[in-house]
Amino acid sequence: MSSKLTDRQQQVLDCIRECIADTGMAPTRAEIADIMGFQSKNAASDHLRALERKGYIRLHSDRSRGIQLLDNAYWGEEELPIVGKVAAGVPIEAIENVERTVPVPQGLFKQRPTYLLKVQGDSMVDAGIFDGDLIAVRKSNVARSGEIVVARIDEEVTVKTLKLNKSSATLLPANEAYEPIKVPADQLVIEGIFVGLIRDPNSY
Amino acid sequence: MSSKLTDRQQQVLDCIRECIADTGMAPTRAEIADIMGFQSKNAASDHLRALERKGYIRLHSDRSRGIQLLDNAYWGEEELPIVGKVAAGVPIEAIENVERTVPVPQGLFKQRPTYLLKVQGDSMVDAGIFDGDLIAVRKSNVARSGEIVVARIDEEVTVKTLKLNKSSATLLPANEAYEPIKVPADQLVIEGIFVGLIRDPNSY
DNA sequence: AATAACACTGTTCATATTATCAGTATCCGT
DNA sequence: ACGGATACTGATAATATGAACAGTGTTATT
Repeated sequence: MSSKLTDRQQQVLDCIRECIADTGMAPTRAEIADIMGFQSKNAASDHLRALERKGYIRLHSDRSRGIQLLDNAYWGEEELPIVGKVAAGVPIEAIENVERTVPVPQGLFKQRPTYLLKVQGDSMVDAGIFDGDLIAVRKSNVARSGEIVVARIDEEVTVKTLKLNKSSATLLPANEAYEPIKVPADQLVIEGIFVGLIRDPNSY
Repeated sequence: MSSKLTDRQQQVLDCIRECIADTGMAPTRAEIADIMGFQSKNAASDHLRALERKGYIRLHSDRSRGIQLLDNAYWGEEELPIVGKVAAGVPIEAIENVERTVPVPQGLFKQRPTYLLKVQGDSMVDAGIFDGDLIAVRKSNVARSGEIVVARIDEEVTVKTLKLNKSSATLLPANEAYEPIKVPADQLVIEGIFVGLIRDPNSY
């Protein structure tokens, strides 16, 4: 992964993002210096080099405004990975689980999702979550009672409504054909919280 | 609105869009000329001026790569209107019905939606369409049997599964509490076809 | 038949922008 | 206590890019 940014570098990165969001163009060194209050354009150059080295941007040499944002927070939309079958014992976002990626605009959902999970099975049909639906999941290892969560039990990943009672947790399906699952609070591994749903009836 | 583009101008506009989608940067005059096969940069300049005059782009003078795309089809995503309550006798997309707009990336759904409709009522819960969900609708006045459609009956807009038998049509709810609606084929007005669903559990 | 918009080629010039070199000072890990 | 990353100032050279001017045909419109 890309290494951590210093405060100043983060500010410069934010400044670039803002520029692109506002005008659709990346800023020049001079513009960055202006906005950040540098006296020298080279201060901006230095930061850009640092941002590139750390993997946040790509610099196209000799091209004006040749700053390309990488990875996340692109232009108000993000490429989110679609996770299908999750192999046992493997982190949910591991590459082998990713089927493809889809651009999802920021702000489509109130809470920002981390990845999309392709639902398998019909245990949540009564909550309107069907087999094949994509659910938008925000990564988190805690959740409040009543929230729909992505949880791992015995290395299996499932989507259920979480109910917390005093010392134990219950994972509640939304389908009469399934039984609630009671889990000791210390054995429950929450992977994320359900923050949105996308369904495409025409997706093969 | 902006006036119509010539074929060539449309090609140049497409070329700009592609550039931005690929690299995040607008192209220079020289790059456009290269891609389009012009011998002269000025050919590109001419087209850009035409595109600006017609309201498709904004040119920032004296700034390199200072081409800003305007209005629609920005960067692979479209602003789709969210339609809430639909007033009787009014076209579904009429301005007074639009609550707000949301950017939806092209390709999120197999079929491209025309607008989003905020679902009211629970007549389709068994199909996983809940009160408050946004359904993506592709405008169409025909539909095949079995598809979920947006239809108008007596000036009321509803979402139902369409069943066509010989000479009559039935609009099938997906909730036992509701009755199927039988409509003479000539009285049925189909507004559009359900092509996708977006749910945000945190939307106020 | 005249006029304007379209669709270019080709050249020159001004300036916008990047690249690079030479410094200074602070902070951090070893 | 040392090297390296951070965080800048300041100046100059090289080049990328936009703007302007002078042309040539073609097509659409009045």
